[in-house]
Amino acid sequence: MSDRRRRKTSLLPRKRPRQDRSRFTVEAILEAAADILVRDGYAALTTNRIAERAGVNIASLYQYFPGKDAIVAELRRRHGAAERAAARDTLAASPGEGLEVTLRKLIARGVAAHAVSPELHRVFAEQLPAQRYREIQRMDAAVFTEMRRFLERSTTGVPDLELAMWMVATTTQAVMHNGALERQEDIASGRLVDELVVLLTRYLKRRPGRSPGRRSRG
Amino acid sequence: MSDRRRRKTSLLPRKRPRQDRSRFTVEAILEAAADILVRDGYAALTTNRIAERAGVNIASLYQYFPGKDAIVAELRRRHGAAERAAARDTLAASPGEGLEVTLRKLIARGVAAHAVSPELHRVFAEQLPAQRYREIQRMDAAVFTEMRRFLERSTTGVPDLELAMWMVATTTQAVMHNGALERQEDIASGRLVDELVVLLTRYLKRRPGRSPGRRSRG
DNA sequence: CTATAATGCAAGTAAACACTTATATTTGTC
DNA sequence: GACAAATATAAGTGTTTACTTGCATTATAG
Repeated sequence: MSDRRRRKTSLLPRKRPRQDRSRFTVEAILEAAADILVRDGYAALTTNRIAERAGVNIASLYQYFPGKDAIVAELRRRHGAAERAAARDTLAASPGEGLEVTLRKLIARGVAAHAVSPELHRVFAEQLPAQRYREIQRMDAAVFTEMRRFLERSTTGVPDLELAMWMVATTTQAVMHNGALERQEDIASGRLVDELVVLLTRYLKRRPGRSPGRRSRG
Repeated sequence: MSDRRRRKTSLLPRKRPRQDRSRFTVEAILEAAADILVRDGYAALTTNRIAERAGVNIASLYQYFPGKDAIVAELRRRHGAAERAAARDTLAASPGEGLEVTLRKLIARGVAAHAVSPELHRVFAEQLPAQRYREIQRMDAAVFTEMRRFLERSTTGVPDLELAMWMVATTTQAVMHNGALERQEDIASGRLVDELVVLLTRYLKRRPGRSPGRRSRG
């Protein structure tokens, strides 16, 4: 646990399994780790417990992973890949659509992704050392570029597009994530998506010439 | 660390110090814990380390706290009290003001509060078991009531005020918190506050009759 | 001054922790 | 079937963890 004890900071797997036998072992390790995370949280995640629950010897675990954080990193890698692909598809498939329609699609996809394994999602976002998580959590470069291109032709009256993108990403993530935990009824009824779409479209589509607030500083 | 080992789940102090001597001891413990949290993070926080850095015997620590989580809880209690009081004051002192002005005041206060000890703030929000944190982090009842009263007479075209309040609280917190870590220039220039005010005012002041999005479900 | 309560500390304990070594078993290849 | 590579595991290592016991010291009250 302590930073003292853990010298191996690599988050990469140590060795790839080459036979079916070891592939099952690695899968069992990952499943056991996810199970412990959602049941008891990150504080209860230990290498001995992972191996025990996976029905695998602790030494086998250390043959494929340098430590528990590498196991968690692998879980996050798999978890995030699907979501990023979905976002990329949505952006690519709607070149001529309006801001609101595309935003609604993106948000609906995100909400759906949160519904797949919300408990694991929650652990990732709430209990993990956030510095490392953010790198993975961020949009990858392709999605970012696509999003910027889309917003460049869809927004009006936004003074700093890069800051606006940060605001959109931050609020979207917060609403989706906390909503999955706290507003399940509003998700089921579609109200949460509606409200988030309103929030973002009105933020991004300001009337030209009617720029509210005192923006005379920066 | 593990949930197995810690049986005392009470987050309350065990005993109040009655003499100056022990009051200093308790303060030293709290300061040492905060120091470790901001320097090395929650994972490195152990009772033995706290006592060592505080220059206090480990047994003394256990006389006043049932465990490290109670120490953290006490830190959070102190940390949150000032902020809540500031928010309450702002709301109480501006009965006739407009939405944008009051919102700007509230946000500016929040940003300032995050600037006091941002590292500790960050640890609280990022590294601590969030379930327990949320209870404390939430607005207390007085602020909530005041805020609702204020919004009831300041918003237009908002279909569900309770949901809107949740949206405002969620986005405000996410922007302020992540901004303190990632957008320090935009905070210094005031841009972040500007953008947040725009986001919230446009969300809360929708033109009546022009309700965007398909709201035909709930 | 004395009795009593409050406080402080040295020195532990058992359990959990991350991680390794040495050895045995299984698998693919020729 | 023989042999080497891949895989699995029993049985540890030393360290760190949360937390306690027993006793000495200091402050307060009568």
